[in-house]
This record gives sequence, structure tokens and C-alpha cells, in this order.
Amino acid sequence: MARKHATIHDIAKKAGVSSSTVSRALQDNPVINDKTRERIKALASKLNYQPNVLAHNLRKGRSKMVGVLVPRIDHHFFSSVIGGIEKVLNEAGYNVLILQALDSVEKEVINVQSLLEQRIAGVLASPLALSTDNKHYQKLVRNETPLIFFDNTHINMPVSMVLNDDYKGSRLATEHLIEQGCKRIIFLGGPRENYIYKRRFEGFMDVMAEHKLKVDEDLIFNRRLDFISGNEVAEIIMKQKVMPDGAFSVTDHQAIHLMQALKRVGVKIPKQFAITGFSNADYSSIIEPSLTTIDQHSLEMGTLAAKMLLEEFELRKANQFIPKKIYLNPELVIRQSSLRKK
Amino acid sequence: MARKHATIHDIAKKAGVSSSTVSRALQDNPVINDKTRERIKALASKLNYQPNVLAHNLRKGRSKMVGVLVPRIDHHFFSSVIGGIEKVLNEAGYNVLILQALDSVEKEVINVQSLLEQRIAGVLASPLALSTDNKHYQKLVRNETPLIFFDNTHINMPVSMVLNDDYKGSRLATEHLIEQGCKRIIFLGGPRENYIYKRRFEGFMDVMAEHKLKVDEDLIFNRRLDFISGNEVAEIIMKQKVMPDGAFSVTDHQAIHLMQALKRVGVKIPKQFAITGFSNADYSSIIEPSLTTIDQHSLEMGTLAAKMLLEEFELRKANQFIPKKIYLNPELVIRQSSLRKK
DNA sequence: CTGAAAGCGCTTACAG
DNA sequence: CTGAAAGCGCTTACAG
Repeated sequence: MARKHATIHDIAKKAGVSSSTVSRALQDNPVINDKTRERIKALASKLNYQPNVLAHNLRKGRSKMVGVLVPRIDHHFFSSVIGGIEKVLNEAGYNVLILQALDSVEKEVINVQSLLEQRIAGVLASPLALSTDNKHYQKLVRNETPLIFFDNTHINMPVSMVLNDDYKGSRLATEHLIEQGCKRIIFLGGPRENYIYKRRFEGFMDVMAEHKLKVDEDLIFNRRLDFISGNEVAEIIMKQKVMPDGAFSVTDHQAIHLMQALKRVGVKIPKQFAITGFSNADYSSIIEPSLTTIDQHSLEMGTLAAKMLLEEFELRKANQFIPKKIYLNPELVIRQSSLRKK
Repeated sequence: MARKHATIHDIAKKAGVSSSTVSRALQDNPVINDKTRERIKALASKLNYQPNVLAHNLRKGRSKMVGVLVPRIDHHFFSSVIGGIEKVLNEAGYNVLILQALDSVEKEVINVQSLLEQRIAGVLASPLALSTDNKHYQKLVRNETPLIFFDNTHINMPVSMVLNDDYKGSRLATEHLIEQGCKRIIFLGGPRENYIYKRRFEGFMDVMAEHKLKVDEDLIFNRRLDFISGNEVAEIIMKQKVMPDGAFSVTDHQAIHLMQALKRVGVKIPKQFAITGFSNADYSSIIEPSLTTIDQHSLEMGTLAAKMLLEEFELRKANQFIPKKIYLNPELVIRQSSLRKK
């Protein structure tokens, strides 16, 4: 391990003062004599003194580190949210510890445990929600560690959260497809236990019902496309007696794979078949045709979540904390993949 | 802040034993009586005891946390490397603290400082290298904090590193273009101070010279495409008396933007103009035509770097540490954008 | 303006 | 097998 670092005690000895004085000088405590302070500071930098945050936090009983839990960092959405979080928290003097669950609830549990042991100041989490198990998050609540959910959530926990209005986003995309003349729209979903996908499904179904459009059970693909490939879905589509004319996908990833599979078998996009995705991934604008999708204001979600956490710190001190929910307005980004009327 | 957590002392009091005994019991020290241990463990879990890692590390003089510094996490390459790092380090009982510099040397310096203060066990870093300033990394070296560079580097520091053989990757791509019949190839580069881009430039130039192909100074775009758009480059290309027939780009991102700009003005890719990128970004396979590029084995780079760090821990203990460099073999991934001969 | 002392929550060498 | 004591590196209430 690293060489022994210089300590406050070392500096004190060399300077011929007490540790108390050194500690105060380094903190710019105005009570210390100017000359003494300067002498101590010079000595500290000469000795290459690095404050020991471990000891500092232990003594102060709190840390300036916030944990951020995400399913994975290699999704543009999450890295963008994290960008927003870091911006706000760094300015407020907090460090951010990023942990990814990599789609494993087990790892998510380990990550929460690790944050708990680090005596982290607070946690910002986008829970996996692959299972309804939330004992690990309950543990944080029980320890009164400030916790904010973003993007995804365990909806009934007494925790503040900033969510995308998935229901509304889903409505926007579906209405857009209908407006473009689609009548027979397929649904590419995700696991229903996941609150997000549940809401997107509901938005889709409601709009379809309002427009008295039939939804064929066979054309609801309600799981991740990891399990059913774009090619397979395309094949099923091509076998239909009445050819479907559009698809609403709950992710951009699925939408693109379906689009490419359909192109391969000669379907013209968007002329014969319109497609919309969800979440405005970075590649959704560079593929061709570019993908119509729902933007979730990821950066803003990050800054908002971070601000809520800082606010919660204050409110808890005053014993006035009450959880609140904020819904962000999703935005329809119209691109080429859905524009049948030009 | 969080409610006061239960401590070893609290458990000891309730159990009617000393803190020493509790500490030993929780560590499964075999010297402790089985019944006592069980009683203590039951009590600990009943009190919802969470070990305080801060205190633990302070006492032990080391932490089980490793810092990972990257320019940004929203590049597939880096998130993939991080995936590899986490896999190896988590298995070895280490936590990973991810920090991003967001293209700011200033933030990189702050991040290193923060790791230093956390008394981190070691650091894995992909330095920005926008400037030649490496004082912050020198500080880590001086403190004998194990440090590994990956992907990018300050080449002359006494630090172990695992690098992509950028020179060779660049050669592969250039040779491929020549093999496909390109004679007048343009170069889309990045800032020359960056060791990576420097090497890619050298590889390109050497191969061109070996094949006695002329490189027009006007067709070397040696900076990021952020500053000169795909459209601008396309415009310059179209103005040439002898039309260039290929481009080697040091990033996929630039390659794609140029490709789209050229398509917009009617150039047929790859028939009239072949393009290769670098680093096999996730979207390079889904765009059309799909992009020929150089894969850098990002996951392997991560696992290797992590293993080197673990090894360095051991070597330092035995006072046998000597820095070493490992170069990974880049791989040419041939796709549609460059295939002029079919 | 400065210092001695206590304590944050742990671990461990030493003694019994 | 168990405990008292010291100490990791800090900060701060108290005293002067």
C-alpha cells in the first residue's frame, strides 16, 4: 500500500505547535494568528500533506459522498443523468460514487450494502425492479439515509422520486402513430413487473381504446427483445393476414432492431410501416431512417434528483422531511421513422 | 443525516462482553467460543448492525476501494472497460469508485486529489492527455499509490500500463483501405498532443509511405470533428480536383458524420468512397452502411488492467514492483463501409 | 490566540 | 477463550 502520509501530528511537531492549532490553521479558522497559519500551510504543502478523509468523516460523523446506483452506465440515458447529478453535487462539495447493478438484483443488494458501510451521505438510485424485493432499500430508509429514486422506482416506498411520466410519453408516441394513419399497431414491451414498462403499456392501450383501434394479442410482445429477436418479430409480422402498419416500442434498441429486420425483408419505412422508440438514445438520430422517439430529459432528471437530495439534507436537519414525487414531461421527438405523411 | 448506527460497543454492552470479543466474533476469528460467536452475531443482526468501513479502514491503514478515472463514462469503450475492471476487482473483494473527468483537466486533477484523500488502495486511470501536465499523477506515484494507466497514458511515467497498439490498429485500417483500391485517402485525426492520436497518425503515414501513396496536407484533418463538421469536410472533399476515394478516421464518431455528410451530397459509400473508423462503438454496427472499424478489446483491457493492479499490490508488498507495459492487439472488423471489392 | 484531552468506531498486541 | 488498553488521524468543547 501507499507510503505513510504526513499527518497533522507530523506537521505540528515540525512547526512546534499543537495538533489543534494545525487543524484549525488548515481549516482557515480565523481564530488562528495569520503568521502561524501561513507557516503551517507552507509546511503542510512542503510535506505533501493530504488530508485523511476517512478520519475526518469518522470524527465528523458524516461524509461528503453520495452514492449513485444505476442498472448500467453504458446506456446513454443513465450516463447523461449521472452527468446532471455530478454537476449539481460537485458544486455543493459532494463526491459521487457510481455503482452499477449490471442487471443483477444480487449486485444491487451488494451495492446498497456497500454504500451503507461507507456511511454515505445519501443515495440516488434507479432501482432494477426486476423483482418486487426492496428489502435493501428499506434498510436505507430504516437507517434514515436520504434516498431519492429516479427514472424507475418502488412506487410505494416513503421515498422522494423524480420520474418520467411514462404513461404520458407512451400516449404521445401512440397518438402520433395514429395521426400518421396507422391502424394496426404492434407493441414491443418490456417485463411487466417493471413499473416503467407497465405504465408505457397502459398508455398505449388507453390511446388505442380511445381511438377504438383493435389491439391484437398476438402483436403484443411484452418482453425484452433480447429474448425475441427483431427478425423473429418481423417474421411474425409478415405472416399476418392483415399487415400491421406501425410499431410502438418501449425502447429505442428494440425499435431499431425491428426496423432493420423489416428493411431486410423489403418493407419500406416509414411508408409501409411506421416505428417509434422510447428514450432518445444517442444513436437514434444517426441511424437511417432516423428514429422517432420520446426524450426523457435525462440531464434535467439528474440535476433535479440531485437538488432534491440536497434539499432533503436540509429538511431532515429541521425534521421537516416529507417524501415527494416529481414527474417530468416527456417530449415527442419526431424524426423520419414514423413520418408517413410528409 | 442518518440515524446513529449500532456500534460494536453497543453490541458488546447488550451481550455483556467486551468490544474485543465482539470484533473478533464478527470477523469469525476461530479463537472465540462458538456459542459466544453465535450469540453475538444474532444480536448484531437484530440491532441491524452495519460495520463502519471508515473506522475499519482508518484502523487498518488501508481501504478496499479502487478508483477508476475515465474521460467520460458515456462512451461505450469506457463503460465496457469499466465492466471488465469491476468483474475482476469485485471478485477480489474490492469496491470500485468511478470518476469521470468530462474532458476537463481541472476536474481530472480534482478527481485524483479526491482519491488521494480517500486513501484509496489503488487507481486505474485513462488520462486525458489534453495537456502534458501530469503533476497530479506524479503525486500518486510519490505517495506510492499503485497506479495503472489504460488506453491512454503519460508514456514516460514509471507506471504500469495496458495500451491498445494504436500504431498497429491504424496500420491495419490503412492497409485495408489500400487493399480495397483506395489511392487518395484522407485522414481524420485528433489532437496530436494526445499520445493515442499521435500513434494513429504515425501508423497511417507509414503505411501510405510504404505504398508510395501521396498524402495531401490539405486532406489531413488533425483535430476532433467537433471543430470541423462532417459537412465541412465533405465540402472540402468535393472541391478537390482529384476526388479522394477513402477516409481513415481515428474515431467512429467522426467517420459516421463524414459518411452521412457524403451520402447527403450523393456520394456512394463504399463504391465511390470507403471509410473506416476506430474503436468499434456500439452504434457502428447498426448504422448503414455498417462501419468498418478497429476493435480494441475493451473488456479484456479492463480485466487485464485490474489484474495488473492486484498483482502490483502483491509485488509492492514484496518490494519487487517494476512497471511494465502491455500492448493489446487491435483487430480489424470489416463491415460494409469499406468494401469496394465484393 | 493556543493547547491538552476526549472521542469518532474500529482492531490487535499483550496479558491473563 | 476473553478483556483492558492503545492507537489509526482527525476535530472540537473546554480551559487558559
